[in-house]
Amino acid sequence: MNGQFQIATHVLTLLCKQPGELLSSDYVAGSMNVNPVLVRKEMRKLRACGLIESKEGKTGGYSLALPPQKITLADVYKAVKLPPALGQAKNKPNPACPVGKQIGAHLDHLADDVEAAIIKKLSTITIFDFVNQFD
Amino acid sequence: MNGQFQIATHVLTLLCKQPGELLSSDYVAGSMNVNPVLVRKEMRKLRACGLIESKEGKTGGYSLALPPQKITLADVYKAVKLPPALGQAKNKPNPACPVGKQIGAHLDHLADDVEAAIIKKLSTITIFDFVNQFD
DNA sequence: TGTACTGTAATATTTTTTATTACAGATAAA
DNA sequence: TTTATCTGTAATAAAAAATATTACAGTACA
Repeated sequence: MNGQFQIATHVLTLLCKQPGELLSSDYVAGSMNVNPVLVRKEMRKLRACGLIESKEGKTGGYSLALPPQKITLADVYKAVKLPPALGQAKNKPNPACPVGKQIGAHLDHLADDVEAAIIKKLSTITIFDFVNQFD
Repeated sequence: MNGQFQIATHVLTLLCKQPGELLSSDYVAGSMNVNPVLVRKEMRKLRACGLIESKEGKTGGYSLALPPQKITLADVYKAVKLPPALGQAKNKPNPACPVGKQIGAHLDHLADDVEAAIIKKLSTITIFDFVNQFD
């Protein structure tokens, strides 16, 4: 559960709690003690995936692009994970070793399976569900 | 899928393929182009969890402490994850914000759920299974 | 007694993450 | 139309984490 996912989820939570309002990156960053530029970077990914919308200029900011019941945490996870999303193993095993030669592929396959399990779990929880846990 | 898990799995694979032999950290490290001290560090964790045994002195090295059918990748995952294993979120949200005040706990809970999903998946695969994928 | 290991600490290097600074472009309002 | 306040983005710096290196004590064997 890395920092990027935390930022994205935090922002979506705020947007969900204040529907209709445009929230600025400064406001949001202040709410989580993080740098505004990082917030804008994560927002770019969320927007690329169609989860949020943004408006530039004075009175600009961010808002949800979908009802919170339609956004799952799996969507968020996949959005912030871009752009790698393909080929994550920088293996450097000894190719002269029969195990070393093959293990990279097997570990990659395993990583894919684990990734799928994570996404399956996260796909059962929407932002709406998540926010409803709050008092 | 971090480097520590990779090292641990790689070593266990080698141990499984060469039963009865004691493998040295130097040999193993050479097989995966990694520093021998890192290998010894991971081995300490695996031994603490009873997955391997080690022997010091000349002709020393590492061997499996259990039949490979009894070691799951979940065991490995949990072993290398020590010692944190408790309280992973270094949250620094603004406590003056009602969302910031609570989100840390909710994200921690979520992280626990995801962790459980990962372990569930990995517990279905033994080292024996993993090694059997190799030619 | 010398050799070849593990165990471990201390330190350095590399990589990754996060923060900062800077500024162009957009939009609204004075 | 000018000024203020945003987003978007790049470039750079600082901090944190992962990995590598060096060093050496302790152990076991031949």
